Amino acid sequence: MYTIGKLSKNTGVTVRTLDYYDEIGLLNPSSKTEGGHRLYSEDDVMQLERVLALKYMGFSLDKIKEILGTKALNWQESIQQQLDMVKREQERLKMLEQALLGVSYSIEFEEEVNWPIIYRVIQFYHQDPEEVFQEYNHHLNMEEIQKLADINAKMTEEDIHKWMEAIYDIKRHIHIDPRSEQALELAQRWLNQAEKMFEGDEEFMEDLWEPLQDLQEGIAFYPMDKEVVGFLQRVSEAHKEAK
Amino acid sequence: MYTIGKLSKNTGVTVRTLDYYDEIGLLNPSSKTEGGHRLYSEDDVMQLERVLALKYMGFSLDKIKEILGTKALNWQESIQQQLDMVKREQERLKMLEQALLGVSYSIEFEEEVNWPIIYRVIQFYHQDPEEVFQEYNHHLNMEEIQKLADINAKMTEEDIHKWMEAIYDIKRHIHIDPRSEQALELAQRWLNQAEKMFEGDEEFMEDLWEPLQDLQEGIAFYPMDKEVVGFLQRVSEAHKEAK
DNA sequence: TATTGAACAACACGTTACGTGTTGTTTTAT
DNA sequence: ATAAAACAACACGTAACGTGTTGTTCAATA
Repeated sequence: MYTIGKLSKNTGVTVRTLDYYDEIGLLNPSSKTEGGHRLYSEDDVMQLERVLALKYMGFSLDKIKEILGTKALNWQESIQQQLDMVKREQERLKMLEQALLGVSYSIEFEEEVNWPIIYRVIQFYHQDPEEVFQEYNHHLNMEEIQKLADINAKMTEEDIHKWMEAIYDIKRHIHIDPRSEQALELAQRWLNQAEKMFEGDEEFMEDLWEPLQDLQEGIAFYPMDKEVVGFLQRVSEAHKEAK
Repeated sequence: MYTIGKLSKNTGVTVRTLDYYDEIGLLNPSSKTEGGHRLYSEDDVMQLERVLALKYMGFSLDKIKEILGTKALNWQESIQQQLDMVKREQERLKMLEQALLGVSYSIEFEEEVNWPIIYRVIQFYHQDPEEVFQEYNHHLNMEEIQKLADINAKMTEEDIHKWMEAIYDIKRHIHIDPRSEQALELAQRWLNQAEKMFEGDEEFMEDLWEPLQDLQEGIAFYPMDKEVVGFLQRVSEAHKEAK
């Protein structure tokens, strides 16, 4: 038999927490002293360990009470629900991470807080992960949209950084002569990163080129916009002529 | 100028929320009617949008107030902090997911809730991701432990499932003749999955074999234990003799 | 202009899983 | 017997609102 203080020390759970579990009926001590002090049995300790395990698994105390209270219960169903929740939460965090990275890089490259861009990034990532690339559904079929989503998901932090760096560099020199060495170099940097992300799937890249030209306020491929697409086209044409 | 109701409809934010933001001084309307009804200007709308953007990024209302309240502020620092938080949370969720999968499969294969195993799984995943494989530091150097952690991180849901299935099958037939066809098959199934997970790095697998024999209550490579290791050794020896 | 319905302000209580602090009582060690 | 430690029971606080109530102001209609 443990007093509440001993139990607390043995398990690392605070007295207040045990107090609370007693209050909500999640873990009632199986006996008491004459003076009213709580005494916990070995069975109580086991019950507490079960509670802690389920708590770690992310269940609410209410749910835990339900799970431990019913005899023949649907463990698998509860666990599947938790798993689904965990997976959704992971997807949300991934989107959030990319949004934060986008904002971080936009500040880094633009050296100021560009609110319109933040709104667009947020708006973009606020959608369901599935819907994000639906804006291309006029130009691409479902399989291609899926491919696009996969590429996006596989982008590492470094990819995002380099991609944005290349595009911001182009934006800074948007009006230079497309036949110049520097213009060619900028376009090359962009192309290299694009090829890396698309794993050299040139056919797919060409399919994407057409919708990119209509790109208005879209934020997929952020921070690319019409201006950048135009620059790349000019450099490409100038390069062909030179040959 | 918008009334609180119009603003609510335009932005999708509930009136109660705007009420609350007014209360905590996060968004005070810039004017009021004679009767005391709140009127929001275009600037107020902008402020609200900023609040919503920062909220989506996961900042607390207190932090948002601080961020929007200071002029020359350390945006990058705040965002980096958020990013760190998001990354930690993602790691935690990943561990949680694996723990849930472990429990799910243990129920599936054992057809009952095995509390001791749940405790061990929880305990195992409760540690810092970095520490998880430190129990092998007597046998492996740091580089190898890192390799082990990488392999673990790369395991898909299917890998985990097959791994556990193979081991539970062995546990169910732990006492069969190691020279039998069935024993060989069981060992083969285990080996195939192990090779897949280790991407055929046989040298590393051999290095691991030694510490595995000491495996007591350890939960890395769960649900493998001494019994299973013993079975695999008996089959291996029987197979060698047969040749 | 009077009326009536909709919108609004201001307030209260509820939510989760406890942390922190208080007062009065019981237990334990001396 | 006494003092210190542990304890029970209670209250209030947390974050970001949801829900519901009462009394007031606005806007549209007769």
